[in-house]
Amino acid sequence: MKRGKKTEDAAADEENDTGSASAKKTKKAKEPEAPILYEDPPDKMTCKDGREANMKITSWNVDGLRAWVKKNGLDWVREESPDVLCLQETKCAEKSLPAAITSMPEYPYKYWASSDEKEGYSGVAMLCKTEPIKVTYGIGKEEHDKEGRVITAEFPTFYLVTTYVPNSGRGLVRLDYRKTWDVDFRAYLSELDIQKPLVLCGDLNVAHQEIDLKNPKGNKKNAGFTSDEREGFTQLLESGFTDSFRELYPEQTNAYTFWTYMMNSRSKNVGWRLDYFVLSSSLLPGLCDCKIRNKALGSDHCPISLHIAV
Amino acid sequence: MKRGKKTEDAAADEENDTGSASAKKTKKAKEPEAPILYEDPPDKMTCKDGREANMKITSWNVDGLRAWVKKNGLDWVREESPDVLCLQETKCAEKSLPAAITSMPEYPYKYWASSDEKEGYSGVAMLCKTEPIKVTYGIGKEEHDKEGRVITAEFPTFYLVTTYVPNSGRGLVRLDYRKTWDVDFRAYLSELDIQKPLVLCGDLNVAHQEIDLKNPKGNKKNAGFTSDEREGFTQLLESGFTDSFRELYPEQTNAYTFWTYMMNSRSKNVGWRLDYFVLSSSLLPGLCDCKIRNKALGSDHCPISLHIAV
DNA sequence: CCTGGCATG
DNA sequence: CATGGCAGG
Repeated sequence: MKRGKKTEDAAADEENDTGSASAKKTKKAKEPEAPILYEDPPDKMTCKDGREANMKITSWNVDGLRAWVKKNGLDWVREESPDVLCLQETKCAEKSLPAAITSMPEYPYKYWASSDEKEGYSGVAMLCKTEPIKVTYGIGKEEHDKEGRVITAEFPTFYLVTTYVPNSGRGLVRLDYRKTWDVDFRAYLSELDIQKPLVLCGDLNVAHQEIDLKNPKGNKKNAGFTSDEREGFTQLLESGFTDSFRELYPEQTNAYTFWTYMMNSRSKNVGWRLDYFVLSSSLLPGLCDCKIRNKALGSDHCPISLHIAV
Repeated sequence: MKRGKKTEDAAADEENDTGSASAKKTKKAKEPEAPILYEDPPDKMTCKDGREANMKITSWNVDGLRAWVKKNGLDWVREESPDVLCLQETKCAEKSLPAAITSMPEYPYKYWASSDEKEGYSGVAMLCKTEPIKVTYGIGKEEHDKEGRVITAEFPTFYLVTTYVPNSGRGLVRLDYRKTWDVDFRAYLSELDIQKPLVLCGDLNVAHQEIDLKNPKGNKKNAGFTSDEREGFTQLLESGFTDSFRELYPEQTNAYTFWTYMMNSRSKNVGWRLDYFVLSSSLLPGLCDCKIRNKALGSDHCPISLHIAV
């Protein structure tokens, strides 16, 4: 029992756009009134070598599958109608999945991974129109495979890997773990790549270069834009993989896939490009297009779609 | 990471209407389709001795003041316009109170009690149009005064005590504590009553007799209708106090002030009378009316109002 | 079935 | 400022 006065807590993070810790209070000017939007161009269904795309893959960090279903995320999916739908941050044990998604006839082959320990944390899913040859969970390393972060599906001509990469956390409390993850995940992908080329998609929880987020200056010490995480992604690409969006649109600014719910970031397009399609180099000739579907609502991330001939 | 099938958890508590544990699966027939409602009769503003009511007091367990404010509970209060408004289960530290209530000009004298330890738990409030002579918190016993459960206001001719009595909990885990509370609280009221007569109001967390809840049979082992709690209330009345509603309407059935949110209890009027105005016997001649405002929404309890000449 | 907190992002 | 889980009712 106590007596006090009015609140005035929050309002600490002003010029910070992840929701991460350590706000920098140094910037003076506000964001411009008119947001600089990225207009996703019309889909290109033909690749350089002239082949037509025969596969469409969509990846979406749904930030809670149950809430996302309630916000009609599945209507968008039906409209987009990809051959494979990869979801991250489902935050849902398999027994609690909404019937609206488990009973979806368009995707008879559904695969779910969720956190062993923490309920409602992490979790990824893959829904397929055609049945993969084989599906596996995790990357084969005990320490990384308890949080439902990776599903790998083998298709006739490629592997499809979807992942929700561990966030380094506020105050970078989990950056050390992330660095271990990056090393081991890269090793896992390189191993796979020896067998068949692969498509990696999902929330990689890193904006690679300054062009990949609105406020690079203010975020160098924040989760998702530390030099450790950025170098981790660089090393991945140096292992023989390509960031398909940046390959196609090397100069495109203001193209983001994530906006924190805080501070009306999305309406101002103060965002980050955290979601990717990363391809084995040998798949590059078949790359048709990589789309950022930033009009789709229902999460703090938007979906991305890949058109490819495989 | 695990794989399973569809959910079928809940649906355990069927014929239980507190949300308490130990559901009895024995009843066969369902509740009638047409709910038996209690129609609160028109207010009686004149008491037996012919005096006009000069005081109106309203008591409401709001089940979270912030949510209740958002659901426009204050609009109802402005309409009812009591001289004193007593609230229980505010679940809100004083520093987090909505401005809509702290700045309410109709009630310049506002008193708040909240839990010392558990944030967002328990808590009562008293809002007055006229300033009380003195206001105190708790009952003067350390062990009971940490959860913000009692405010006592001294007025010229009476004390007004509002309380949120400890719930005995699912599985009656806190029944022993409750019994201690009942003894000590009764002693506190008896002490006060020596000085001046008193009005006690609030959520007493007990349905006194079978008439005071829809399903007496099924709830004898549940919090709010155990013999211990019922006898505690009987002993309070035997200490020289009167349940004003039952005094006025001794045979009135289906008159409840609480309905669990579960199982659509309110629409079926499967409820409990847990909220009371209890009066020192010497105030009985001034008792005009005790109203159950069961049309007011915004909580799992409804407000009750007392008209009295003091 | 609701509340308010909490951890997490 | 969202999510989902939790204790409490």
